[in-house]
Amino acid sequence: MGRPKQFDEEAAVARAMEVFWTNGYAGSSPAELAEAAGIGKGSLYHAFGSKRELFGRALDTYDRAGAEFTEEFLSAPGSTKERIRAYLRLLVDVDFDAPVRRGCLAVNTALELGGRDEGATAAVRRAVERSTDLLAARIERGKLAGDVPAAVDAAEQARFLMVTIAGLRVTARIFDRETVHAAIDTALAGL
Amino acid sequence: MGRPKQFDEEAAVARAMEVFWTNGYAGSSPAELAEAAGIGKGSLYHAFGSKRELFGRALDTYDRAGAEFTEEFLSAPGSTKERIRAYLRLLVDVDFDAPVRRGCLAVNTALELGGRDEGATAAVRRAVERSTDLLAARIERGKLAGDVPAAVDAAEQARFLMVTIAGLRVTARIFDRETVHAAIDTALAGL
DNA sequence: ATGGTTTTTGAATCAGAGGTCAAATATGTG
DNA sequence: CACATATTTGACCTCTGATTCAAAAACCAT
Repeated sequence: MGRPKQFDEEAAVARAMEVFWTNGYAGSSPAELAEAAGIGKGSLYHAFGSKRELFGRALDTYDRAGAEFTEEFLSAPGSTKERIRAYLRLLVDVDFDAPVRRGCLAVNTALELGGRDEGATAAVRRAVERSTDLLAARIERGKLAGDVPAAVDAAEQARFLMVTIAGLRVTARIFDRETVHAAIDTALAGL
Repeated sequence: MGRPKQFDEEAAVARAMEVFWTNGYAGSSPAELAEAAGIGKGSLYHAFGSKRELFGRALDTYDRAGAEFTEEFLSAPGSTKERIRAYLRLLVDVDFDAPVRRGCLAVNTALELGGRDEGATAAVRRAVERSTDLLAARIERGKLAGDVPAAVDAAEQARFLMVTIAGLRVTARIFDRETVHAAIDTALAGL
């Protein structure tokens, strides 16, 4: 019963996520979002309720995709330090190689809405915590493998790395690749 | 000749800076800016030309004030590590104690306009470089004082610290004071 | 095919943004 | 005092943003 949906909701959210990622929450108009999703403005509101709710869906999608990618990347072969270094470099290199520097949606959202929008703040916090746990687990494995000094506190180091990642993604908006790469190497001295 | 200015331009820029700092560039309307500056919209445009130009002035003011404060703070007595730790803690504590978390205008601008607005990008880069130089100078002094291991590369460490500071100011929008303080301690292990 | 139901769409709405302007106001000069 | 010059102001203008809505379209069941 009823007219069937003409578009894939997940796909539409994914397209909207790209727009939010590139232009920020306030910087993304319903018209842009609808066009990117390939639907009319009305359909967008019918399906998602409001721009803010659509953004929530986009954040969730970003979180899920990011966690999946991070998990896979960190479990690839190589020493802990090398793997984490490769991870940090990849994060910034993706940005440098992209046609437009857009950084990280979570970091961007933390700055744009952190402290102002409770839901968005919580969503970003969850995403960061998820990545922190993945990094901590990788460091823990490194300790077991004798890869990382036993004295290192994995959770603490992981939290520090997340701060560093946030800083790197900000810095990559302003400075060149070499400067950022050098900062990565300095940051990893503690491992 | 001519009617004399009824307001202090520097003071008006300082008030506008607060608005931009709190609400971002796009998030600050001419009406708000004019009201904060205590003048009419017309006067604002007459004196500054455009919102964008006013923002440029605000960025300059922020840079100058920040550099002055940093220089003074870092040259206070105490070991290098303790002074820098106190500096980082102060930066985030100011935010935690403020009625509204607004982070750092330079970091906010890097994310909002970095890569999109050449002038703003350059202004932020200048501000970051200025702070980097001040930190490097302090570390260098620490090396002379025997405070910091001679093997430490002051410039490199300073650049890394700036990345960390950016990350801290992002993180402070999302997490609590204790988490951020812990990250500071971990970051300073290299000194 | 008629109905009941859900989706789609673009037009319409209302508010606010960024900016301009003419008129009013306040000086120094002749 | 009248003039040239510079500043102030709020009304005004145009454009866009976020959202709503009525009507058309597409399906299933009878």
